[in-house]
Amino acid sequence: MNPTLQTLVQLPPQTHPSTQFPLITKCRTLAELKQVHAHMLKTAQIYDPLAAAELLRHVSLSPYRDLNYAASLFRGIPQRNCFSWNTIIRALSESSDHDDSVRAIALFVEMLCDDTVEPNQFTFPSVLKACAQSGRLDEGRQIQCMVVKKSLDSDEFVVSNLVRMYVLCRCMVEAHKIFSMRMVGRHNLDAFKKRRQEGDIVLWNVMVDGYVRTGDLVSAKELFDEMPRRSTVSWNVIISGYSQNGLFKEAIQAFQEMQQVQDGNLRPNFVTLVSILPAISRLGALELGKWVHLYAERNKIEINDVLGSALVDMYSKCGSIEKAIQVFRRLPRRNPITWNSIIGGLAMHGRARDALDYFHQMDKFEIPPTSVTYILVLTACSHGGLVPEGWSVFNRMVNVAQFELRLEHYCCMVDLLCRAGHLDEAEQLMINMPLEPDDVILKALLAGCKLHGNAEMGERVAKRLMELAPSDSGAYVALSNMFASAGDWEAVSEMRLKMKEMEIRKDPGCSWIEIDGIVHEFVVEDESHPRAQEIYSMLVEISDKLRLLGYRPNTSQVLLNVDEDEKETFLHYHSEKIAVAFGLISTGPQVPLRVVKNLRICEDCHESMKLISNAYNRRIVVRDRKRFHHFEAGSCSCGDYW
DNA sequence: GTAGGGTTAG
Repeated sequence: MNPTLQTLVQLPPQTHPSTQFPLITKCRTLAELKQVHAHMLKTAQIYDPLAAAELLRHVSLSPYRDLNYAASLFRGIPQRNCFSWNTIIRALSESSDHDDSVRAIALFVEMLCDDTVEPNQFTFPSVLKACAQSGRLDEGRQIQCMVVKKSLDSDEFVVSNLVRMYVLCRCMVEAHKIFSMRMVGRHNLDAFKKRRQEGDIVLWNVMVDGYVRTGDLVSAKELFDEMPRRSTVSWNVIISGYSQNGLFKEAIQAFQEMQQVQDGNLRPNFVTLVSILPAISRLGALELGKWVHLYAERNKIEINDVLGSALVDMYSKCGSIEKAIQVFRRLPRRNPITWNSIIGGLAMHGRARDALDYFHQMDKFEIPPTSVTYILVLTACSHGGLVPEGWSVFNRMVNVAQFELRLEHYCCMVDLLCRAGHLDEAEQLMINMPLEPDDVILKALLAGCKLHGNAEMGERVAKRLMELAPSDSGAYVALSNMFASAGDWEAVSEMRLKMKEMEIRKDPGCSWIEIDGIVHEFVVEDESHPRAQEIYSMLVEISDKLRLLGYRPNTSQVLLNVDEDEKETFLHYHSEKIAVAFGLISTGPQVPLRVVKNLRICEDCHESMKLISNAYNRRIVVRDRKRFHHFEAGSCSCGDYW
């Protein structure tokens, strides 16, 4: 026995009036608990069911728990009481490991066979949670029968876990049935019911979360609006629901609404921030992102690896890669996802060498790269034109790390080779890979054909893409593009007709810019903005100014059989140009403009942005679908390789 | 004893 423990054993029990087992509660490590375990075996204290249960509770549920040790300890308890059964089942059901959930259910079945104990209101929440996490719907249904037989179907903890079980098994109809049955009695407001209603907030949260999980945000919002009371968790559920289902503006709106609510207890917490940041990132709303960062610091919300990863990602996606690096460096702890965030950020900003450098640093910190890390590093190589480096990463992944290659990895390699002009090698890699090509990889190849003017391969790939994804605009656009460059307008109109017949439309281009914390969105030829008139005069001014600087519109990407003047008009009203024009009239001189676009920037806009940055002496940062372009003094950070 | 979270190929 070590000295610390010696002192513990000698402590007189009366110094710990609050607990019966001072020896156990004083332990601060698993090793100490193990020694107490040994001590209890030696002194036969393990035969005391209460002492044994208390030891089990600490081994299973304390921060230094060890589930395997807990399970074996449980097996060695001579007289297991209901408390120890509940403890071990709860510990296993709280683990994120699927196998632990299955073990929890198996133990519950064993418990049913033990004549000396009966499952109670503390057992069912845990075992239902285990069913939910392992998707055991049949077992869950049987347990529901037991719950009803035991009249535990009025216990709020049991009910919310029952509903959660159905929710996670994607049975919203059954979940709703239980929910509405409980809500029937909700209006009888005696004291007991009132207390129950307060507790029911969890049940409401579970239901809203259920609709969020099935992607039914309309029902989720309806239920959310009907809630008698909302906690921070309720808001978190709806905010992360919007955020994870791509409804970023709605997420931010809900976040801002949350702060309007007059309730001193309702404040954004750690999870709120982690949930809202991806929406901020996607919209590139830097000012709001900075506000969230400051909020965390001022409110003592710990910036750990999880929140840190979200912040690093936010700063990168909002254009401040330097700030992202700064946050990353200051983090007390970094996990593989944190590293992925920074590597992805560097990749987006075209800093391929730095991305590779960070990737190699992971080895030094003994952080194992994940499958996603390889996707990000290969993307970095692809955008930086680093072919040999890309191959080396790819080979390390296969031969050294022995990762299973996913389509995403092949796609990055194909993209890398295509951009660098190795079209045949890229096609061979795709043909020889052990996976079936999908639309994304074909589109990478197609983009390469377009970039390097290989019409023969392009046509072949486009046709295959059409078979694979007949409702995708990509192949049609690419093919008509190729016909257009060849001047074959008949074929072009044929393609357009076909698209019309099949109701295929190109994704509309859309750009947005944040001015004073408000995100302004523009689509092609957008005239809906309140300041549309001023914006359009600005566009004319820009156009005149650029012409004097020698700008000639690049109409090669306009796939319409119209004359050159009309083609130029189309180019003028690309959404990113409108956003920049609006930025120029809404901000003071020298304020950098940050524009986010949903598609990739076109060549003409890219060229125009370079000239605008020069003519108006402005830094312009454009984030397109894939990466950043920092325009300054007439040139772009991507070195025209994108 | 109940609810909520970060990175991902064109």
